[in-house]
Amino acid sequence: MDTLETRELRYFVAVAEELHFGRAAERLGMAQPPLSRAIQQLERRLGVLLLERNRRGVSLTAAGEMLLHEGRAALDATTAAARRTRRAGGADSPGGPRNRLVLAVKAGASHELLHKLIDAYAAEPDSAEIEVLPSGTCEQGEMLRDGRADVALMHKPFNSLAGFDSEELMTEGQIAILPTGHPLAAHKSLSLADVSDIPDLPLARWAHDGTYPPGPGPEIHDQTQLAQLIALGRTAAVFPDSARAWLWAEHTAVPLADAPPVVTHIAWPAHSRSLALAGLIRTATRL
Amino acid sequence: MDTLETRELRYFVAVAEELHFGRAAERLGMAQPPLSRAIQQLERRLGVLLLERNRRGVSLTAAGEMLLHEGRAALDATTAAARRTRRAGGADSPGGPRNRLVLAVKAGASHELLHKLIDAYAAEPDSAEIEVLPSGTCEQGEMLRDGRADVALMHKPFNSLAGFDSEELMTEGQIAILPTGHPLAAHKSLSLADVSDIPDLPLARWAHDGTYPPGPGPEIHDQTQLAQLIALGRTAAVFPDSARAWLWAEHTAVPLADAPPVVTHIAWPAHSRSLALAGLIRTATRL
DNA sequence: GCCCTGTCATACCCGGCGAGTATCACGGAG
DNA sequence: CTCCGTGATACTCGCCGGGTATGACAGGGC
Repeated sequence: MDTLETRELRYFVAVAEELHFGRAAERLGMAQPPLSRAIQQLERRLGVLLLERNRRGVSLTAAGEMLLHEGRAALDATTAAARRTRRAGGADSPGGPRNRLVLAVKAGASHELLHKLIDAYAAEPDSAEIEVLPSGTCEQGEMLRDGRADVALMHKPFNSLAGFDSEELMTEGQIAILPTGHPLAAHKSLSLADVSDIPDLPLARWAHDGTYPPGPGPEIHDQTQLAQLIALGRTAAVFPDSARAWLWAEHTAVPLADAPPVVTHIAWPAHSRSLALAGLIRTATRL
Repeated sequence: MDTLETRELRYFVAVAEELHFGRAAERLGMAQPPLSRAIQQLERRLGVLLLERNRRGVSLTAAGEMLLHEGRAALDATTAAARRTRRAGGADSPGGPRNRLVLAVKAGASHELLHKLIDAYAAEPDSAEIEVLPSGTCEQGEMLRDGRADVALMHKPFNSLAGFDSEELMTEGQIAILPTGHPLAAHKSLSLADVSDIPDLPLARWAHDGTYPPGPGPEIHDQTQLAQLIALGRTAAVFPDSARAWLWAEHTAVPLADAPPVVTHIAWPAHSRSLALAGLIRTATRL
């Protein structure tokens, strides 16, 4: 009567994302008619129009937009419950039901802090096993929400901490990484404006949720690729200070005076109530 | 295969809370055997033991504790999705699908700030209709989580802001409310220790989630009751400054020098993306 | 020792509903 | 006017969620 089933939410989210019953049904691995019926039933039960059926496709009503947002959150919470329960029961750990924490870290972020944290925590009594899960550029938040991770290292202002509890761990400046020998590389300090608009050295572009921001620079997927392109004098990049750790001889780092500082936080879902997590956070804040 | 249904979560949460299949089944309005089977199925699908079936009742395993916490969160998110969608579609508003915000306020909290906020917001262009929802002593958080409310006025350190976005609105001190004529009422200032242990004037006790904290003071349910008991010289109470607004002649307020300040925040679910909400927050921070 | 009680699990049956196939209604492009 | 492509409807079928009856088992009173 008033309780949504996750099946219904899955169906609706698929339709709302595809805006097309046929494609949504295909994605869900089912036929189109039962999907249509299910959505109609959902609309009847909620007493609300979710989709505007025009000729040539469908569009979301205001209520539909709301259910898309809230439904995604609910689905995330549900899969998170399943994942964390499996993990707590040791269903996926070969060495028995050992206590385990999954830590999401941006792939290619500073290893120094991470090493210190893991070593210090391992030295604690009763410490859990830590699995480090490399994450895409900005998806640590998703991973915490859908239960793939229990805790994450996040970097303000790139990651949003909204909805999580967090503790500040470290603040650092940002640098421009230029090809050694480039005229600008001789400077002691630069501004963002200096490097954002170099005609012969357009800034590289990373994929943000599957799509690239517009601009003249090359599209890159990983750090090695980027390092190579910089070394070849084809591009430049802006990184936090700690990126100095992986620079090559062909790279030169120049501090950016006016770039916003990058603050590394340790973050976790606000409702977490795990002893192992509490221990890790305690260790982290003492570093 | 790996997607929990809301029904399963409801069932498990009921059993985990009752720790008794029969009572849980009764609460769910069903017979006990199908409930037993559903839980077994759930355990098989997760590949994890959730309950320890001892003689004489059941107890939770570590995985069971995890699923209880996470499952409650997921259920809250699901019912929140349903409630907010209905509201966005105008299913419950008689005057058509008008844009509406539900604001949770602790019953009996300062009306002054609330009035200013509502008036200022109503004067904004394109403002939504605001429904003020009085909440129990500390349940604003629950209301935001399960969708009964969209936004709340919360009071640190009484409410936990964990998991919400918030903006600070006001800070005030705390006062002791004593019967006029009581010896302590003559003081210009008191400390917490002074009022927490008066032999003839034990502090009143409010219900916290259905149960009362231990102590000698009277158990009270609402503010009128409390006001009466203070006026009769039977008890005393500690409140934020703004409580002065409802004092009687028989009450005397004395500032508490060492009581922690009370900070009023406006708080909302971190993932909210509503224009009406954004407008209300903007108005609130400008007060 | 006995039986009674309270607990959760098992056996078996039934009905509803979720899902499939076939088809319709309708609008746009040619 | 016909042919697509869209979502909606009609009808059937089989699974599974739920009910009742009963079993297995451990404690407690006598």
